[in-house]
Amino acid sequence: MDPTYQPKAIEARAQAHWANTGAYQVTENAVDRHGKPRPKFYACSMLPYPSGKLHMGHVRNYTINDVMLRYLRMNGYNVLMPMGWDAFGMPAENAAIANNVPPAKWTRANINDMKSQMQPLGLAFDWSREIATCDPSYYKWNQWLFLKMLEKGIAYRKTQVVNWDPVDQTVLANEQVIDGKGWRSGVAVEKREIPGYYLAITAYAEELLEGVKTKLTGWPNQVRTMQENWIGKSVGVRFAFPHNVKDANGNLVQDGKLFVFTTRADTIMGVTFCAVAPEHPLATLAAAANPALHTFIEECKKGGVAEADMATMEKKGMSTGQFVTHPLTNEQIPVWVGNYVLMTYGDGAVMGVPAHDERDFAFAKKYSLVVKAVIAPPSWPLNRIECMEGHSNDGTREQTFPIVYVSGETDTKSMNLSWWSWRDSHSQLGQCINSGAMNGMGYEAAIDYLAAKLKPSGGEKKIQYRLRDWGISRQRYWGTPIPIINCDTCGPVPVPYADLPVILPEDLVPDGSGNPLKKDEGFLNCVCPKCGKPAQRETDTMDTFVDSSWYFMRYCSPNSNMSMVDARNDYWMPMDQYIGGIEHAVLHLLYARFWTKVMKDFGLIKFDEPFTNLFTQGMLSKECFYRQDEAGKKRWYYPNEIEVTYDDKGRPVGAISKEDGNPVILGGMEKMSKSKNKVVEPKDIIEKFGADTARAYVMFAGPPDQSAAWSDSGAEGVFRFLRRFYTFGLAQHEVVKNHPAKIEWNQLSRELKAVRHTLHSILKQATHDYQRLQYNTVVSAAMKMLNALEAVKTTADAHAVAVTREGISILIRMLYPVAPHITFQLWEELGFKATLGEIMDSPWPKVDEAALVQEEIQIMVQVNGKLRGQISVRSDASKETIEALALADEGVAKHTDGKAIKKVIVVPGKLINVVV
RNA sequence: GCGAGAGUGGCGGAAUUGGUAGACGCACUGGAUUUAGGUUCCAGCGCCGUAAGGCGUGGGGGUUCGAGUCCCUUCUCUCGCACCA
Repeated sequence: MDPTYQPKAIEARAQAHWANTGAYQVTENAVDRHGKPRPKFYACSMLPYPSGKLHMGHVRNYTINDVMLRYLRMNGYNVLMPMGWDAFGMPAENAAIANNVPPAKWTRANINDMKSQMQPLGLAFDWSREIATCDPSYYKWNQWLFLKMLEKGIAYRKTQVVNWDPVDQTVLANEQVIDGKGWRSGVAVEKREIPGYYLAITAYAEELLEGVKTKLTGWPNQVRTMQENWIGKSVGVRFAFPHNVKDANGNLVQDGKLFVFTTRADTIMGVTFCAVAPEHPLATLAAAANPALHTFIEECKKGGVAEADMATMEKKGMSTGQFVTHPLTNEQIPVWVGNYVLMTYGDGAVMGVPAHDERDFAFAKKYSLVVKAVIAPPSWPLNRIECMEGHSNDGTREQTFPIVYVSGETDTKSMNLSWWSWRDSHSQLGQCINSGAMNGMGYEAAIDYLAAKLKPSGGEKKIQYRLRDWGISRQRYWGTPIPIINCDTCGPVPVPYADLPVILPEDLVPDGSGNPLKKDEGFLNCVCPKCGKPAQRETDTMDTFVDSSWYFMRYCSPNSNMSMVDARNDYWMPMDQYIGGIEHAVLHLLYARFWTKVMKDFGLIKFDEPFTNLFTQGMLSKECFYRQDEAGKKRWYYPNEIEVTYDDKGRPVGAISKEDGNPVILGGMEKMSKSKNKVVEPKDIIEKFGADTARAYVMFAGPPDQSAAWSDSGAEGVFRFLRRFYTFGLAQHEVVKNHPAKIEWNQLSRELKAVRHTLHSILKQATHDYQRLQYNTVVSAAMKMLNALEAVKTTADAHAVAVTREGISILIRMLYPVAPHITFQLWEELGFKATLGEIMDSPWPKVDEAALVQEEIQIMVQVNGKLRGQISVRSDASKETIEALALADEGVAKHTDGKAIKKVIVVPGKLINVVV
């Protein structure tokens, strides 16, 4: 065997062995050495988009997954780790436009490319379960479940407001609208209403929320909170303001009621106006007779529908001239159109309470509307609360507002609170004042009171969600065809189940203007299943989030032709560990949960939460260098173009370009991105150091759930360690083979006992860290162990040989999940395979608790909490002995001299603290 | 603005959960081997100080015999959501 570490040869050999033995193919009936069933564990990484380029983020993700699999497998688990491709989506269409290649061809080539880049990493994927979501055998079941949902009313059709590019004749996603213009055409985007299919995820809102709160204890809190906020449940009252608004023909609007939703029923007596969304029917009605209002509304509708854009907009409004009746006071309340009112939330109308809502106040201030205070602090005596007009000057004009105070109070400073300091009533709820029968009521009581009081006119206590139904129609070619046939006579008709899948033609090349399916006669033309007349297929395709909502179940039932999933799914699911990026915290993970609940309701599966544990890995960043020109434009440099200079303490003081010798700015750590020349290519690292180094370094760089920095010299350090490990291992060849048969560990010398103590405490720590997925400290544990073993002189005696042999057998197995190839080689080379079997299924080393017990221990001595000395005592020494020894220590004596000892605290086995 | 998380050497980061702060690695410094460079090996390496010693986990306060860890307060950064009534 080559005595120098040659990762390429070692890795090729190990990988060939695993491939030839089908080592990664798992089944549902795996048993252990004793014939007992192994417990299952399903660990899965989020499926990648086949961009064609494998980057270090993928490497980190899959290595975490792989390390977990290998560790658990040694611990007796039957572990599944599959891989697949999120193969539909826009990048393929963009590439098609750019290169004139059909998306299918581009996508499939990329899959092969990426697969070949993954291969040298030695990842234990069970490729027999591979999925590409663009395969008809997969998306057939998207269509099938969609039809089922349609039957049950979970899927439905309605019109939606979208960003429409009038030149490209296509719908744009929010992120494709830049400054209100289409990203390709550069033409102003229109808001347009077009029909599409929706999934009623809101029907599952409560269940999804309940699951987040009570079931998903294995998820990071951050993600749980994000989902909770996304669902956005609020409890309040929905009620109506009756009105006598007339339509264009002068007729009263039928059933004249303006419905609003409020969580602050306690402020209803403070209503001084109502505001409706620009798209609201009342606004449309008023605009018909009011050109100025019409213009204003059109202005509001312009621009993207992105909520982020709306948020930064100034609050603007215009009166409709209409009035509604306050349901409690019968006062006439003016109706305004407000650009800050969302048509998509509640009824698209709000009651305006400027005294107790910041937005309403800003609006009222701008348009000089009345402000009326109706809430006071709960501790105030109700019968003495009074209100007066106050004034403020905002620089442009005078504004009046109410001041609430307690009459007869001498300390006016503390009690004379204005409405403004009381505005944040969400966190500090108060009591109703100036509210007639509601006076003294709190927030909760007011909701119940109002709901009951307004019941005759349609008022009710209501739970409102922020979550909206999931629109899945995309006016795109490269996606799952929606299995609908549009018939002039019958309307939209579902494709019969027997005709599934509706196959997407794969030879079309989009040109950027519209959906090429619309021009493909072969796809388009068909016969209506209902009336038999000629009809046309729906050309919209499904959102790609549909594809990723259940792929992890299909892995469990590969090649299931007759059903979406089969019994094998019940064995593996729910998934024990899901691993992926935080960027999917809301959408993907929420849709997948929803999809799972639907499948459960259809009786296809037995569980209702798909992912028991979720792990979100952090980003990889890299040190970067740049130079800035006069215009402020940055030029980024590759690390190998730069020479960094240091002071004599190793602090970087500057950097120069090798090219021209002039200084370059050290840019600190930034997320790896192509635009900043900070991309590290996995294949370059593997080429240079081998896969084991790439894997071990990516694990070593930092805690897997936090962002970590890539450093070339750091990777080199890991390579040095592996090389040392290999050289050391091979050098033990004879030693390990000729080990003594039986050793009584308690007969060892003091020094060797200390070595075993070190080995087993490191093993204990590493085992603990494997369990909590802290792989960075696992690697450092391996480094420590090698350091400890190298310090042992092995040639001397049989005991030293035995300890070394034990140590190396532990070290090889401990490092195996992280660096499987080098350990595979050494395991065999040193003859462990013969006694303990293949490393992959060899037993995880056991911590020898006896080795952790020490006869003599070190005790720290503190005086007043400061470390002053160290003593060595027998582990069974009494408290008194320790105390006496500690006080006799000269370092301690120096600090206790001449002072009275108040107290002595002894922490057994650790330290003693003398208080003087 | 709301929500979540994080601040520890020149750097990445440890600290078995209230008990030796800085493990392991990188960078740097000195030495040995070799010498053209690199590799490898040994030693040093938080800050101030010649030393004794003192100071140190973003700042301030508190609880405790003892705080990186717990509580209060404040600052900074990252991420997410963002007119949700």
